[in-house]
Amino acid sequence: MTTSQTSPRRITQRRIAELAGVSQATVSLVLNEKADATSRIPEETRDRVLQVLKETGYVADPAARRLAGLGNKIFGVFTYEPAFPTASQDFYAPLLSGIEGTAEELGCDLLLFTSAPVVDGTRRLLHENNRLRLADGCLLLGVEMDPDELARLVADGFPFVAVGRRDVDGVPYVAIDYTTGASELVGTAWELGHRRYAYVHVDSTGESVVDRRDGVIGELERRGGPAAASGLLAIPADGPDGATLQAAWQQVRASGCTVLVVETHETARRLRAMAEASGVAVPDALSMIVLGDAARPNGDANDFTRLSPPRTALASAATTLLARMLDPHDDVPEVELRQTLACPVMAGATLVAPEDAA
Amino acid sequence: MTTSQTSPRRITQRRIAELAGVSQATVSLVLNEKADATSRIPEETRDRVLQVLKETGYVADPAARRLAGLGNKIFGVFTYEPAFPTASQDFYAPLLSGIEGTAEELGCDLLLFTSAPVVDGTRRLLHENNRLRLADGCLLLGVEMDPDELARLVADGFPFVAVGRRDVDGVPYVAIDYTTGASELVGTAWELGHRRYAYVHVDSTGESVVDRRDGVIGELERRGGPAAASGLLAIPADGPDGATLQAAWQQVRASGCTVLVVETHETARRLRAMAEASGVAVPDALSMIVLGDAARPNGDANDFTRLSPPRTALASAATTLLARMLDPHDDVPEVELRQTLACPVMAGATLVAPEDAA
DNA sequence: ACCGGATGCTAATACGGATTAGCAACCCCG
DNA sequence: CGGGGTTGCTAATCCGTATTAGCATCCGGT
Repeated sequence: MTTSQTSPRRITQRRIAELAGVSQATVSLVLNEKADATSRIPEETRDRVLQVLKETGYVADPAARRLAGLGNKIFGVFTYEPAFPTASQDFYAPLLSGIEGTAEELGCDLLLFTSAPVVDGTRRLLHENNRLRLADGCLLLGVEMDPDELARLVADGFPFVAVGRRDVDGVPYVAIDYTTGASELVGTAWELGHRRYAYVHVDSTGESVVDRRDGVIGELERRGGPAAASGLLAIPADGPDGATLQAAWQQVRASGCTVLVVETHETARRLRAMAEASGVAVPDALSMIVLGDAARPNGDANDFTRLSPPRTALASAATTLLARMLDPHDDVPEVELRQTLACPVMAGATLVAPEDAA
Repeated sequence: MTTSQTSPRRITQRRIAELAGVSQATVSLVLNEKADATSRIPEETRDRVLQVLKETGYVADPAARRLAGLGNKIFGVFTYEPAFPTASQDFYAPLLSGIEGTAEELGCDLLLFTSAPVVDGTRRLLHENNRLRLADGCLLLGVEMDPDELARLVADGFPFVAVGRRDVDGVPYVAIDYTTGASELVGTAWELGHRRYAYVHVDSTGESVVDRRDGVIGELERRGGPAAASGLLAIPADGPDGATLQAAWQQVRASGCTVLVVETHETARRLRAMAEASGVAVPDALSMIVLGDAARPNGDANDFTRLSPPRTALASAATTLLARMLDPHDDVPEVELRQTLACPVMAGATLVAPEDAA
């Protein structure tokens, strides 16, 4: 794929120089407002050059600028999960929204690495001929990221920020404090009298998933000792497989739990439907707690008692952090390279005291 | 903003050349598999170079490749309306989805021109220091586009495709045949006996808007002569301004029309609510026709009789066309530079024969 | 032994812009 | 009138890659 730039003569600094009767270097100096002691350009010359620049509508070639060692205000965006079998679309939408909004404010363009090939079920950023270096820095999204790739980026000194906590040395990130949020929710349930919990969770080693699990289990152990956490029923349920979810629901029902903890809104919605279909009223017979929010605020009324992770703000903060890392005038202190945002709890209507409460 | 690439020594072809004991040119030749008569590289040398390439994990600098005149498989994406006050988000989501999916298949990256400044209410692609030239070609989205900018792009010979019909010479586009779709809908209504129409339309000169209007008015004139079209009540209603829409509804009601033609799903939803609130049953007392689809397939049940523009397919086709234009082996015939997709009609449940039908 | 042609590679240059060293002209001062 | 400083600019080089011209070397043929 070659550029079919057959246009007779692209406008370059050299061309501008010819028209203005100066050298290419002078044009560059005028463009970059270099008024060092070494290179002073008198008003007259400067105006003449500016005049020609205006007439021709000159625009610098970003590739050349980049090659010459300048930044070009482009942030790369990479998503580890393939973003467009529409399934994950709802997941990424608020993140991309936050990134785009902030990039617009910063006057940056975004380079989406849609070309990354899928290997072993996850996409590879560092494939041959990746266009990473075209960007000044990069934002990484995804539930799970390849630690080797992260380490390589760190080693190469390539500026990037992960959206979500990452357990790899030297990786800058902005995260959501799921642990505390999950703890709060479980703690509230405990205080209402709930003692028997079922927990339908996503089977993933992604840091955010682990954080939520830690929050749930940690809080139960704190409240009731190790025994309480054993009242916990862990059921992997990682997708929209109807049969799997039905089986999970049967287990939940058989467990005699009074409250059901679920990872995602979508799964919660379906489990609630199964519960109602089985004649189990929510929340009267069974309370429900959801550790995530609905993808869309509107949609079907979302009255789950739940966490509401600030995902747009998360992505926005990551973008801002990356911009700061790239700003040579801003020496970002080490501690700010790892940020954590609080995860608010939404009261909802699916958590009430258990029927058999003391 | 400079690149803080202080990494000791980036891996370049020159470095590879040193390690393999050959010249930089040889490395380039091996990389690009040039086996011309002029430059033959024996197996042995080639293997040695490939070995070093593999060991070092060399990746070509895309900026340098670009500067040297190669394409780099990057498609620019530009939206004329600011995409992220979330309002237009629903509008762009299916389009971006189509673009992303196709780009992924093609192995292309996407450069989102989020940095474009807003001037006079619309964004400018060709601002100073735009990064357009970094892309091989560009996709343009938006209800209204600046004809001057389009003409400039054509004149410069920059490869691009507009998503939606454009009335500017030499502009390649992929469009949706709104005119025929709107005609069909209005024709169906006519055959059911409707003679008095109200038409609440967006006040815009965007080609797609004009096409829909032409379809509605054209069909009425064909069916009932110029007189029929005078039975048409045009009411500008360009936004979510509640008062304006209320006024529009009052006019609609006073007009004694039997069928209401509306541009967008969102407006239709609100007008239906106003109708029901006024005791006017839809569709029994008032039929409704909508010239667009809901942003999200799910959401509130969408049973409007309506057009369902294939927007994802539209964007996908535009992306494919751009790829073909950039392929030097593919000499796209002139006629294929302007494509039109059919716009299917969804039967829905809001169009019935008028109460006073003969 | 010498010539023509292939083989295997490299030197040189282009791409467009940023930057630095430094040239030429002028001015001021002694 | 000559030396040192300033002013106004330019030539040259670099960034990393692609591409072309062409230099050695060897081989086969006569």
